[in-house]
Amino acid sequence: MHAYRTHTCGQLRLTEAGANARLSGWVHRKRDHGQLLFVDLRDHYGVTQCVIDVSSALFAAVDALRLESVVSVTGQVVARSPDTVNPNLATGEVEIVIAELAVLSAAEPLPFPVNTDADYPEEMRLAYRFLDLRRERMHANIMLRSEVIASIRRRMLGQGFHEFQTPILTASSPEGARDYLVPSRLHPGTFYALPQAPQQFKQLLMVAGFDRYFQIAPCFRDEASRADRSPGEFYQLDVEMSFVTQDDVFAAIEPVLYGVFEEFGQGRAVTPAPFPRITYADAALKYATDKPDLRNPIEICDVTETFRGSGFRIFAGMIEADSSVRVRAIPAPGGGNRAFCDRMNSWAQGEGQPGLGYIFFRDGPNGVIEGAGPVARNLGPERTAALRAALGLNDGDAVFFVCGVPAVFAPFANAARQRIGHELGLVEEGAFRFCWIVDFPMYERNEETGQIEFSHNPFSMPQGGLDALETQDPLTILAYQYDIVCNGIELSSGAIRNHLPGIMFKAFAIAGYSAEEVEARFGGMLKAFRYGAPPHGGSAPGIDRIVMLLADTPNIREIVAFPMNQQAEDLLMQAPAPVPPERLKELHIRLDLPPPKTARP
RNA sequence: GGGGGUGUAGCUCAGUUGGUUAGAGCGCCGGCCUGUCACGCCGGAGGUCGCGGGUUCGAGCCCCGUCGCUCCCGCCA
Repeated sequence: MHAYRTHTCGQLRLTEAGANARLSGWVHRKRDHGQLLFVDLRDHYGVTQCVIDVSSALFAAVDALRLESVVSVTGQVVARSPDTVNPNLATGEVEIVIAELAVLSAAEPLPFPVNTDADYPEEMRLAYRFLDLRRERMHANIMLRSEVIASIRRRMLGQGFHEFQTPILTASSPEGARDYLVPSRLHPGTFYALPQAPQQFKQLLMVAGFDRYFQIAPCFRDEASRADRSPGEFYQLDVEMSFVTQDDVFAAIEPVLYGVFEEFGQGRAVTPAPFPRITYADAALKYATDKPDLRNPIEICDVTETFRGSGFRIFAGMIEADSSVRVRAIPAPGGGNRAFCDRMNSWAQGEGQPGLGYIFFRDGPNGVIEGAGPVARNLGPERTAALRAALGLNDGDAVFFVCGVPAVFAPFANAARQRIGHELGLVEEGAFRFCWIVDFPMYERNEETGQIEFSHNPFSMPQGGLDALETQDPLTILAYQYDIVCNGIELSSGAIRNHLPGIMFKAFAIAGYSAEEVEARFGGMLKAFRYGAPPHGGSAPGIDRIVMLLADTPNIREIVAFPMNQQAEDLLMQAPAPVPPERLKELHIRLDLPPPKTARP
């Protein structure tokens, strides 16, 4: 008989009844009936009930086992009597009568129970992560992550992509976050940077002719964390392809994402390919965000002209005073009652807004649907009726209004759209709704400095090429730059790259970079582009966010096996940690600045 | 760097207007129980109420400071 097990704890069925079996695992739970004792033995595969009664010489030893001790149990597999079968357990038709017991590793009393899904403090869970990961939900989440990554690999390889490794110790890359630095021992005073993304390497692989690259790539950014964003490190499905248009990239990625969400979505609906493509400008208008949640059917409309010169003086005056002011309508089908509209209005005031203007529609005395509320009264029946017709609203519906400079009210308008959708039950449940946001602007103006800056990755190809850069107002130039969004969460951005040095220098010049600077920072890439570079493009969906969506958790620490806490500390392995002086010395580093106030002893 | 929430037993939490000895469930320890599967029943141990200062006859509760955790803003193309 095998030293540890003949079967796993999830394996035994009625067909094994009568056989002798050996199982090893953790003591999940004990039920002590005095003369009779049940032990649920758990391993990765499942739980099996073991039983022993007082007639056995081993009874006292089994009784003394502490939960989460690791034991090996040997005995006969017996069929349970019909009234004691547990239908909730895969192995519930049988049990093992303990004849031999080996304690492989005794457990001390636990800091928190493993056999429940109750909530425990983050700090404790991270300090005892090995216990936390034994718990059913965490164990399932980490397995989901593993299987999702395996599935992604299969699908990518099946599409003719090849996986490559790129350096971890490398040079600073242009992503714009703070780099993690690693001191060089051999080159005093110099540092490697951990990659924020393998951006330049994957482009170099295209120049090297490998055609279709992917990597489950670790990325490192020294920025503050959020519930949905790890401090320090995360993984992305990094993809790059040669001789492709934007549509080719979409066609390659859509079946992978659709397939993975279909495979692991547990019946939740998934947007079929091709995913909707929404221009950045359209998204800004219809959803007031470039990350629209398409489970919500509400679409915002511009109604500036309806209010221009109208009797609703507040909006009319704002339109008159500032040509950039717009009025946007957020339809609320089914929200046509004063109680709902007032509730939304006071919510808006709680959000620091002056209010949320509304009209609600109801059957009038002569059979005509009329608009009610202060806005309708001032706007007049004709404009109100035109508004209702334009928005396709009816008796029992409402519409809310936001007025101002779109870039300023957008975050509130987006929140209002989502709140209205949720409160009226319009948001589709149990679905993954994807879209591409395309045609991002190449440049934007930094509101603080007034400078023109790249709005995304500086390596994107401008639409219209060199000609556009030379003739167009930079702020009107679009890029072959796109995001993929699912349920209002940005999964990735990507682009068709700029592979022509001439266009690159011009693109950087517009953002204020001299040719010398560009050459100094991206000399390696530029050199590569001078020796025959294929047109290429790609994307990089975030693995962590994909798994979070599938696991239905808002917290990234639920789907990472060994995450750091919010302060970027590993509470189990005690990182970061001081290093001995001699290590610093050989790295040519002296710590002579006083630690900041926030540093801990 | 800034803001919100929070801190009471190993864990989850309750704790009245500031008033006697700070409670419950889970866990732990002990006892009882031969068919449970979140087993049940009885008992016990376990607390510097995050820390420091203040107000008060009296502080878990009020005030000031400080620290931890967490969420958000900044930041993260």
